[in-house]
Formats: sequence, C-alpha cells, structure tokens
Amino acid sequence: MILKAAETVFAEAGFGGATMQLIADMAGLPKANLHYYFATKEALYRAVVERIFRIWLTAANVMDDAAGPAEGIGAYIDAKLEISRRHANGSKVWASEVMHGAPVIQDYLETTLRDWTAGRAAVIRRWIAEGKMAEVNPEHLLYMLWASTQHYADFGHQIEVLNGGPLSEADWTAAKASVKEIILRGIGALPPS
Amino acid sequence: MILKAAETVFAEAGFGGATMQLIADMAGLPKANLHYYFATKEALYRAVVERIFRIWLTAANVMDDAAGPAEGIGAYIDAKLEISRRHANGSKVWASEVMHGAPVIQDYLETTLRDWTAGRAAVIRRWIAEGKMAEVNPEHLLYMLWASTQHYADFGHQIEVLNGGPLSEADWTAAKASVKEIILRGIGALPPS
DNA sequence: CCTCAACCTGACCATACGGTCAGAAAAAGA
DNA sequence: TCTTTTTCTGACCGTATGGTCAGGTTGAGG
Repeated sequence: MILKAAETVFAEAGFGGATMQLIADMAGLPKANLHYYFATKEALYRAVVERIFRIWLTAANVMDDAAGPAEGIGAYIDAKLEISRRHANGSKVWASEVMHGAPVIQDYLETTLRDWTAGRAAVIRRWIAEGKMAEVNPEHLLYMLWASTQHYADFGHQIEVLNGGPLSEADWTAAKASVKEIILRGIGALPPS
Repeated sequence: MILKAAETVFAEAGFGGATMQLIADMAGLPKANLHYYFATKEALYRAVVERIFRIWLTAANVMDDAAGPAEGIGAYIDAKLEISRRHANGSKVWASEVMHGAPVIQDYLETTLRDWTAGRAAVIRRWIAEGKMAEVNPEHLLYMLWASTQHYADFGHQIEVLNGGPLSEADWTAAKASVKEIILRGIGALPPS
C-alpha cells in the first residue's frame, strides 16, 4: 500500500524531509514505479492528506444524531481519541499540513471544514438554547475538542516519554474518561460531582 | 537576528523544507556567514528549539505560587495562550520537533520536562487532597492544558480561516475566557453556573 | 500464438542543497 | 601605525533528490 507507506514517511519526516526513495523502499517497490502512480511528490502528498481528511470528517458524524451534549460530545471525544490512536500518522500529517499554512488543502479548509464547523456550532447553540448545557462559545469549544483529542496523536511521542512507555489499554481508557469528564462537566452537561 | 529568522523559516517550512539560503536571505546576510555562527543546519535548529523550550519553561512558573487551582491553572492558561499569541512560530517549531519524534531534544523531554511535569502533577494532587478541586488525573489534565493552549498557535492558520481572519483582541480575550471557564469548571475549581 | 495496453524498472539527468575555503574587511590591541 | 584576531563573503564542491525515459515484463482478449 503506497499511501500507507507515504503516510508513515511524511509523518515521521515531514514533507520536506521525506524522500521518494524512502517511501518507495517502505512500500517495497522501485522509485520509478512510484512516479507511475503519482506523477510528483506533491501529488502523492495530496492524496495522503485527502485520505486523512475523509476519515476525519466521517468519524465526525457521531455527533449528529445525539439527544444532547453529554451523549453527542462524549461520543465525539471517544471517536476522535480512537482516531488519534489508530491513525496517529495521519493526524500528524494533517497537523503538519495545517501548521505550514495548509499549502495543499487550503480549499478544503475554506469549504468543507468551514461548513462542517458552522453546522456543529449551530447544534451546540441549539443545545444551549434548550438549556442542556452552559453558555459557552461554540467555536472555542470545538477548537478545544480538536486540540485535546488530536494532542494524543500529534504529541504522542512526548506523552509516551512522560508516561514511561506506550499508553496501555488502561491509559487510553483513562485518557478518554479524563477528557470527557473535564469537558462535559466544564460545559455543564454533567451533574457537578 | 539570526535565530528569529531561522525560527520563522523552520516554522513555515519544517526542518526538511527549510534551507540555509532562505534563512540567510531572511536574516539579510550571506549564507556563508550563517555557517560562521552555526556550523551546521542542525546546530542552528537546535539553538532555535532550545530557545523556545526556555521561554516555555519560564512562563510555566506562574503556576507555582498560587493558592489554589482556580488561580494557578487560570494564570497558567493565560500565560500559555499569551505565548501562543506572541511566539506562534516558536510553538510550531516545538510541535514539529516533537511530532517527528524529538530527534534533537529527546534528552530535554526525559530530564527537564519529565521533572517539571512530575512537580506540577504533585501540586495538582495536593490540591485534590485539600479538596480544592475534583479528582481528575493530573497528567491528563496537564496534557489538556498544553493541547488547548498550544492549539491556538500550531493550528492558528486553521482557526484564522474558520474565524474569517486573524483573531482580534476580543477574540483572544474570548479564547482565554472560554478555555479557562471550561477547564476550571471541568475540574471543579469553579462554582457550577 | 499474437497483439496491445497496462504495468513496471534500471539507468540516467539537472538541479538545489549543505557545507567548505581562501582570503578580504573590520575591529581590537600594542 | 603595525599586528593580530575576529568577522565576513564570493566562489566553489560533492552529494542527494525529484523527476525522466527507453525499454522490458505481464496478462487479458481474440
């Protein structure tokens, strides 16, 4: 799987640090063959980023058919942390792309992501109006959800060092519980303990 | 200022994408002169990263002499968001470094950062024991603090696109208020609204 | 068995990059 | 002023990289 190999190399070395030779080696085929499927390094990179963005958006729909914030946002946190765990490399490539000014997926940000964000912000506003949660700024809440979940992928190395090794099953469970507990209580969607 | 120029270029292009020529141009001196002050690209990069780490640690001390979590963690959030605003490039370079496995500052993670983290986790545990906040996992709380504050620097581009332009003074104030409100209420350090 | 298109590959090329170096300016001492 | 040390610079070099290309291999259709 070329895309898988490319994702790994791009995540580990960044776009500039990645070489077609490295990707080819990891995918187990000669470099020239890569150029048969992807004309340029940028084309391959774009394919990787778009693949991640799709996963990202798909998983985001768990928030849709939820009765209230505790259920909807809770499920969203679980889903995003699961992505951080299963697709850590993808998350890193995405983070890298955005950090460098989104040279490749600027249009996605301005269309798909902007629409998605506006939609979910509206849902949150509705929940607030229905008295199901505190009056928090929906956009900043969304940023916080993204930040605290993706952090486990993007800064996974740092977390592993501080944790003294890779996160165990129990560690991941604790992470999910902690993030959900703090945020849900923080937005007044949980009874205060 | 060479370090300033290097920080900008490394932040915008990543280590692999940055070139000594670009940094030299931005600093306004010939490339060969860069190599007079910094023998290799890696040496320059290391200097940039270490500079950021110092800022990062220094600002972290606001949490020290605080009576309780509302005050201490609140001040820490303010300080870290201020860093995200004033040193966005530095934050990006740090994020990039960690994301790629911390090839240069691995030792810092294992010594200074690990010690700092353990110390602050102890403070949080004390606050919990004193009944000043809810029983949350201190480590995961710290990760959440880092994530939700640094996000405004590392993903600043994405936020600006969604915001329809750079964050205004009021936007930054709202960001600080939102993050503090949700987290402080989330850890039971604020009266529930 | 032949044809043709899709798939694959070793060898090659132009370029851009990190780094070097001999020596010029400039500054600091005497 | 002369000497020495530090700072600076244009020109240059070896290498690694993205990309090309002519030709080989494979396999489905007839």
